Amino acid sequence: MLDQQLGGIKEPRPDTQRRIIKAAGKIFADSGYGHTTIRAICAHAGVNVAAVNYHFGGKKNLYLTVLRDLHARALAEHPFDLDDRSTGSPTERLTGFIRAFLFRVLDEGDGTRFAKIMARELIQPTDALDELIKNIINPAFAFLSATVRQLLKKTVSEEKVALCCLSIAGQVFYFYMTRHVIRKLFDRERFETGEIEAIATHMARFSLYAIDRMARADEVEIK
Amino acid sequence: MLDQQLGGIKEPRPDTQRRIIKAAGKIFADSGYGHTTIRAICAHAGVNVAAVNYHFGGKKNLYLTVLRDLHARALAEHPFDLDDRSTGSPTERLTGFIRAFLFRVLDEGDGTRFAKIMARELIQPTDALDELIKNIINPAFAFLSATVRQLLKKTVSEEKVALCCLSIAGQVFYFYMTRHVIRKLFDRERFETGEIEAIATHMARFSLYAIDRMARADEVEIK
Amino acid sequence: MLDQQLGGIKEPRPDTQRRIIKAAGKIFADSGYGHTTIRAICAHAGVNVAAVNYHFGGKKNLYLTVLRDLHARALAEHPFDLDDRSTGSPTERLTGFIRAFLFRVLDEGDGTRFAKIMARELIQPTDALDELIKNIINPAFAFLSATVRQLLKKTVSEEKVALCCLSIAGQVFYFYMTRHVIRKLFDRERFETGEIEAIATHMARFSLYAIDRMARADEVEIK
Amino acid sequence: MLDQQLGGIKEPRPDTQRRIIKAAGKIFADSGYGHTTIRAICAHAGVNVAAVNYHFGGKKNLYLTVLRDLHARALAEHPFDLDDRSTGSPTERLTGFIRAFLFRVLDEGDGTRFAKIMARELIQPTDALDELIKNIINPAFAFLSATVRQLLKKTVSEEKVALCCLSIAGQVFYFYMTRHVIRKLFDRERFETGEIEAIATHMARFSLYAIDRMARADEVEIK
DNA sequence: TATGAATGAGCCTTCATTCAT
DNA sequence: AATGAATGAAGGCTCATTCAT
Repeated sequence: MLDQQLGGIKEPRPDTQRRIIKAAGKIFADSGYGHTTIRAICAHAGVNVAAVNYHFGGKKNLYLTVLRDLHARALAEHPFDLDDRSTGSPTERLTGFIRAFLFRVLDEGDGTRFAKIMARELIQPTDALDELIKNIINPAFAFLSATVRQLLKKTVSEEKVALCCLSIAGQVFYFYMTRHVIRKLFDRERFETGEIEAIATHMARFSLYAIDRMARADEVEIK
Repeated sequence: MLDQQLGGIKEPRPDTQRRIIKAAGKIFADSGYGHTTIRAICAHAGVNVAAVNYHFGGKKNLYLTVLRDLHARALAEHPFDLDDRSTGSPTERLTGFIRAFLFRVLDEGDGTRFAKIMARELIQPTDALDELIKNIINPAFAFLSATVRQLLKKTVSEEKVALCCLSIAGQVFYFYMTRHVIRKLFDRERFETGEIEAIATHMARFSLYAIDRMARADEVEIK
Repeated sequence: MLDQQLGGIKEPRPDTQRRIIKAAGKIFADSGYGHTTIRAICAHAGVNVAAVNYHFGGKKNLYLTVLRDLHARALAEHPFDLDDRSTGSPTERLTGFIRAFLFRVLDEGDGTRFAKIMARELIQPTDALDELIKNIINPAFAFLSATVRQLLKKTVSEEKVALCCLSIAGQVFYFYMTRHVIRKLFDRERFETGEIEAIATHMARFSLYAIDRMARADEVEIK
Repeated sequence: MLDQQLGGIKEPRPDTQRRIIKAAGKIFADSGYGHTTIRAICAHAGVNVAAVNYHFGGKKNLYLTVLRDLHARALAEHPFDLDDRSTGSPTERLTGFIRAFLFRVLDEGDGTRFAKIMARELIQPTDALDELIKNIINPAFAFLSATVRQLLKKTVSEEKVALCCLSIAGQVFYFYMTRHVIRKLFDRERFETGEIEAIATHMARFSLYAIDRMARADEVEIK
């Protein structure tokens, strides 16, 4: 029942498949595709090495399955509807987007695993990147883009909007990507919910201030 | 014999080490530490497989050597004095910092290679990370931190300053990290000097606007 | 239920065994025992992987079953009664033998499959060889032997007769065995019925000429 | 020195390569390409499993190397100059050809191994077949063809000559291919030199008789 | 100083077979 | 009667490292 809600997952009927997917999610996230060995996954899942090939037809296929699974779980953990671009003010939508994104990424859980894999795909793409761009990055970028455009209030070039989106996304994603370093810089092991909330607030504020001022500055330019 | 012809110059070897370092720099940057094979490096450098172990005592040591080498070259290509915190206004210094960083990272050259390796270290640290933090990240963060504090004009919490620094660094570094995806999103093969300049200007503006407004907002808060 | 609809007919199963035997015949012939996988057979037959072990008790047993089946079919396709050593003249019997053999082997059909497997058994015997020798090779050799002896007309050593038999069988079987190469040498994809007829005629003529002359030469020798 | 005379062999300087080639020759001949494992070869040669890939770049390459090596040795063991089509009478040349071929194939030694592999290639070609056809089969066929044409004395169709060649080659090769069966039929473990000599004589006689009679028969036909 | 040779460990995948249903 | 799931063994190949020269 639950599984079907997640979509894209191949009927994990018994529990071998589920166990493999779970173990694989952890190890792929920690080590990346190339450094992950089927043996490690199977050992972790307590199944035979051959099970991965039997159930998923190979390492690459398992990777794709895991990616879809983790994404579905990340969405479920911290829901945020990218398709709804009408609820609330643009400001609220941008703030909500940053919050949801940050929580998915920093809160311990499947979201973190998905983020780890995403980060790797960004700097060293595998065959899975195209699917990720199509299903995940493009929708998110479209939402962000539309929201930013509303905030800038008037017609500005696509490029300007895009740069603002990158400035926003950069803050959020960078924070996740560099978590190892940030932990060392701030001597912190993990972030509490309250802290994540504070960070999200900062980023939203930082971005909104910049965009607001930018909107007014451009207005002057035009005059 | 050959050595004598060259006079008293040091490193009389047929630059085997240099060739290895160069080849390794390219391949480590492109493939990451784990996916780089000693064989690939040696083949590229035209030396024997055993040469790496002989000259550098192993793969890991070679990696560290390469990292230091690339960093030195990156600094030389786009100099920016992190120690000088007095020249020009804080605004100029922040703008200059972003420009230098962005050029080091996007301009084709040794800087790019260094950035590629840095990006990987951030996401999946190796033993080299501690050295990188100490020699590279900390000084940069200190410079950025001081500058931001000046821009905020008054006493704000360490944390608030740090978050602003991360918001700035995030924009720059994220732009580099996601270059594969950005290329796909914007259908662009590489960035021209003019474009990098424009991007740097945007990021500086975005950040300065945000900080400026933030400074004034906090002022109000205090009141 | 279904079984009852079919009345009292035997083998009420949905011909699973038959389908496996058929698929196995094709694949064993094309790939040989060792290179044939149970999976390939079952996929081809549209049954479960476990079906072979269930119905035939293992790969080897299936192979033997297939061999017997193909032999029976080969006999049915191009009947030639090895037991009847009296019909027609020795010349006619030899010619008929060569024709039947050649057609079984070159004409597309179950005979070809049987021949393919035979050829492999000759070169690399499996446990099935003994059965093949007893049921197939010995009778054929006996027939050929008796015919050749008649053609040589007088008492010659067993060995001389045997060598002649091998000279005859060699021509026919070699033609089949090397079909891949012969196709390349003559740039031919397959042989038409007329061509096979011509080849059979040549071989019969070649052999009969040799034996006839041999008979007369030996006669002289004796004198 | 000796190695160079054999040609085609990659400097087996130390003796690891030589040992591998020797072991591989035996095992490839006994088991065929597909059923031979690198591990078995290396165990037999007393070297590490990785040695084959190091020295020969993979199983397939080793196979080709072994094939060339065995061929060179087979030629050296029982020399017969296929290029010299003028020495002696056609009858002598045909007889010599059959003898050389038969001895290479039946006499225990590298020739037998080469023949075993050849036989397999004929019934189940690998990528090596094309090379074998070009370097071995074509020259032999050309020699045989020219000789037979001389024996037939007048202009006959290419096809007729070819069929005679096949009738000859078939006798010889078939005798080798079916050695396992022949041993069982004649209850013989191996053939002594004298016996091989006798068999060669029979085959030459059988063939020469047939061709001679064929020549005269065709003469009549023409009239 | 520098290298070709050699190695042991490990990886992904395939296969025939067995087991629980 | 029949099957999906699971497994241990094995196969070809790659890699970082070591060794003898």
